Amino acid sequence: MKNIIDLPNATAERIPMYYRYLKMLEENQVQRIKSQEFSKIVHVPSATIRRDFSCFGELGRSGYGYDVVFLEKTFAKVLNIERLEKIALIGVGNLGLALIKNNFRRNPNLQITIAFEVNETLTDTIVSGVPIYGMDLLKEKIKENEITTAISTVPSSDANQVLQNLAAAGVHAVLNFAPERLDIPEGMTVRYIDLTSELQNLIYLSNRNQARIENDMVDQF
Amino acid sequence: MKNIIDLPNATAERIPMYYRYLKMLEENQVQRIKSQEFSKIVHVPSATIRRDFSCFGELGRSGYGYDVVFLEKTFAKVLNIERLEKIALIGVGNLGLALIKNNFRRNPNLQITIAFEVNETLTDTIVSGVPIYGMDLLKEKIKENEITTAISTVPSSDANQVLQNLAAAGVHAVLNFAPERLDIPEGMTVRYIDLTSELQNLIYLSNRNQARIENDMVDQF
DNA sequence: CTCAGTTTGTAAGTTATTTCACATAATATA
DNA sequence: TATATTATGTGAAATAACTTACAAACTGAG
Repeated sequence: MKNIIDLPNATAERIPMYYRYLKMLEENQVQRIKSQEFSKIVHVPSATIRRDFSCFGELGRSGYGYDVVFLEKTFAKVLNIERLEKIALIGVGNLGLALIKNNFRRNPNLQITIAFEVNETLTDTIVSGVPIYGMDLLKEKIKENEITTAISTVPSSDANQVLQNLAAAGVHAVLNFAPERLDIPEGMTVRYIDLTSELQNLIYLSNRNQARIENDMVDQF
Repeated sequence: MKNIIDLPNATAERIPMYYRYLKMLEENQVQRIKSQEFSKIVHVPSATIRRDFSCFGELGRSGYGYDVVFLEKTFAKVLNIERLEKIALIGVGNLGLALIKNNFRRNPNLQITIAFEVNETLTDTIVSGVPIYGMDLLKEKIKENEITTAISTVPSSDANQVLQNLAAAGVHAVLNFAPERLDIPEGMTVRYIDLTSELQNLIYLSNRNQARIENDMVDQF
């Protein structure tokens, strides 16, 4: 069983996705799964799956496959799922609102607990059970609630300032929806989701696929 | 200049991000940029940047760097930006609504043109200039508008059915927000955005970073 | 124009990731 | 219990991605 510290990055990236599908299988009363079957579900080659799993010990049984519940429990431990992760949301615009309303409902360990917004028509209200404060209370409230994880949907121009404040308040993990690259404070982990680039990327890769298909057509003759 | 077909995947993944920052630089009247400066902005090593760029020819000049406008134009061509990409949105819930309202405003070539939703209080209305139809009109309207790209925010249970219908309507690129893995029709390119897994991943990687930091502390003594 | 100082583009070397392929071990059936 | 079958876990090979390091090319100051 490898230490979390020297787990290959590529593997680490896939764990949450594996976990999600294992939970789905469990919900559907599936008791056992072979790496080949799982491969079809998660779209990852079975050899890669087996190698990934093997980082956490010998989880399966030859000639049988993997016990879904056991796998699910193992990854839950790896992901530290039993711990409630209180999350602060910074920026309650259209996207922020969507996040609050959804609030990772299917994952009881993930919960947006407080939110912050500059727009004064929203501050000091409660949306979907989440209290919304002004930016001036950011540090205070985050410390008070001992929150270490945040989601930022604020515009690029403010993103850096917000990040510094979050760091000062003790946050060390931020999911950031602004495309601007940030000056990341020491010890902080930031993950970007840039929907525009994702879409652009999709279109680009799709064009490439189409080109490949045409290319293969030509090769055939 | 490499053909789009055999561009390395890792490079292809970075192009839209490069493009986005080049546009920002252009907006800020920056005329030239060195790979080392750009590296600080996009958080990619300068050697990787140079290698990536070199896939598209010799774009820079020794002792000078890269001309921002020229780069931007080059990548615009690569990404086929001049073409207006009309996009269909399937599922106008909280997230869908946020997407419509934002509608990639800063990228005039990307535009959600029509949307579809089962909820009848929304069908046959217009939101932020985007007409919303019932699901029964999906094929017809998509064909009529010659749309080949779609964003799907429908729940897992319906995602597969929607995908088949989209394929039948001629769509070959889909950005999918449902976590369910799909049976991807021949010739279709699907990209997943799973916000829950992203968040879970962030927390996991952050924990790993924290563990590494502690580990380094110990090593020092 | 000259030349010291830059910065590119890439060959070669390194590291990371994926894939193959199979010995090993457990299953399942009779 | 015996045995044909199945599927894991993992060396070893292959591929992909990244990094180093530097010759060659260009700049810009004098």
